[in-house]
Amino acid sequence: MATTTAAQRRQEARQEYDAFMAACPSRQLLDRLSDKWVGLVLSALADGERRYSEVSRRIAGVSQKMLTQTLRNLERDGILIRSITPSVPVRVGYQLTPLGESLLPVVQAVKDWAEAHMDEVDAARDHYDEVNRRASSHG
Amino acid sequence: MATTTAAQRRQEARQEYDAFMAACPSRQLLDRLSDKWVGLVLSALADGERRYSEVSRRIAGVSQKMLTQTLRNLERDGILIRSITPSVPVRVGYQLTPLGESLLPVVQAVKDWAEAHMDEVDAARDHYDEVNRRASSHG
DNA sequence: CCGTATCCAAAAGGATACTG
DNA sequence: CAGTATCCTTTTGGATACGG
Repeated sequence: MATTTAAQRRQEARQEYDAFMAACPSRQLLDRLSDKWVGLVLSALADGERRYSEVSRRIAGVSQKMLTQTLRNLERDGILIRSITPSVPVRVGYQLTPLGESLLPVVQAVKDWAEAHMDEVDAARDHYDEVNRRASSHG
Repeated sequence: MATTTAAQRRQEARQEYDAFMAACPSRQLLDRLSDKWVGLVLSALADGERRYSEVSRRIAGVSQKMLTQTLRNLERDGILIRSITPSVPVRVGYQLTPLGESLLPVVQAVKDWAEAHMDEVDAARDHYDEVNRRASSHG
């Protein structure tokens, strides 16, 4: 039947693409690494095991929900280990696995690049905004 | 006046924190780098200047809106240059700046880590899901 | 060819209340 | 202490139509 519309065909093509992209190894992990709090959690655990409340205080601005979610995702990915001491009150510690530690220098490299080039980026933004502001009001 | 509620005070504290966080150099750039399409755009331009349509075809799944938005942000940050040839039809090319090229190895490092450790992460996920599935149905 | 503008759906993320 | 569950706002991103 020729009842497939152009929109339907485009939709199908997009789904095939999505399946391809979902199968792409680096994309899956890049998505996880860009999870907003992952970098900070990794940094918080760089020096060894920390309790939930310690991580929470170190990162400060993170909500309970997002911190737990991030920690669970990283645990699931084998980046960190969650260990529960069944005392009262219960004590929960998080520490990086060897896999997590291997990721640390990569995250650090991104952070280092950011800190090293922040001035350049700021200058570029100011310049861009200036030029753009003039262009908007030039008549 | 003592009409400030606990919620209000918490809100103010949060805003102070946000201002502090917003001022943190690495966070601003980490946010930009995690913009979903940034990595792919950078890779697409790794070999030199490309036209808009070339980049679009290389990345495939990206919508016109997101591609343009990503390119504009990166241009604003001084990561790439946009050059317009006023022919008919107009021809627009994008190429990395030296700053953008300095970022390339960092992005590549993340991608390399992802590809190198994808198997471990997959195995960890399977294990986690397996254990979790059992825990859910153990009684 | 290379966009911009608008509308709308989905996902991310915070606030709050409650639990073992 | 260390969460879970729910509600609600904000953000993100795709579809579509239109402009230079």
